Formats: sequence, structure tokens, C-alpha cells
Amino acid sequence: MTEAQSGKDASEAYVEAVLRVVEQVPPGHATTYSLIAEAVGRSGPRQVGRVLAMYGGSVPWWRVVRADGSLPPSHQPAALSRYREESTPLRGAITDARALRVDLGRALWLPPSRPPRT
DNA sequence: GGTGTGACGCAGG
DNA sequence: CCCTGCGCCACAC
Repeated sequence: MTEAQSGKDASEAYVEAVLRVVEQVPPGHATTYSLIAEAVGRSGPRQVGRVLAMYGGSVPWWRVVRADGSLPPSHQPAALSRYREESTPLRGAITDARALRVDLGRALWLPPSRPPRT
């Protein structure tokens, strides 16, 4: 098997798939980790977070939030700046970055259905 | 090959 | 509203 080590290649393809979806999220909107996981149709939301943690530097990671619209405290301040620039609908007190949450009721963006494995 | 950990999700108290 | 525990999948040790 010349490509028996496709395992590495597979993870690379997975990373690309996730980054591609995140890039498609329009300004002022947001999506969730689990939705992206469903869109790529592979693994779970945790792996999506891992990808963003390593390769998210090249994509609008701030448009990816948790199921409840919140974001990791470490990145909330950075994301808050983007939200204010993009006028992303927020919920709660913006003054308290710790309680920062995106109003998914209005900002939620559904990722394209995962491509049929033909 | 078991154990721990994580940019997650949900149910329960 | 808060925190806790458990399940989930992939990776590092």
C-alpha cells in the first residue's frame, strides 16, 4: 500500500474542510462547533476546536462559537472587537466580556450541507 | 495500549 | 443563574 499512511493525509483533508466552512461564514453572522462538525460529517465538535486552535489563525475563528453562543474566555476579548466591527448581534452585557454571548437567534449561519460522498 | 486532556454538548442539581 | 458530571473523538505521553 503505497498510501497506507493516508491517515496523515486524511487529517490534512479534515483540517481543510473545517477551515473552508469557517471562511464561508459571512460577517455579522456566526455558527457553532457542532454545526461545522455536522457539515464536514466527520468526528465531533471537539476536533473542530482543535483545528481552529492550531490552524484557526488564517480564518475568522471568532465567527465560530459554542452551542450557547459563548466563546472561550481567552479569546472573548479578541472576538469582541470583531463583533463590534461587524455589528454582530450580541446578547447580554457587552461590558462584561466574561458573559459575552452571540445572539444565535439572529446571527446563526447554517453551513452548507456536507457534500454527498457520492 | 491505557491515561490524561481539550477553542464541545447536554442533562441534572 | 451557577457549577458538576458524563459522553464524545483525536492526540500526546
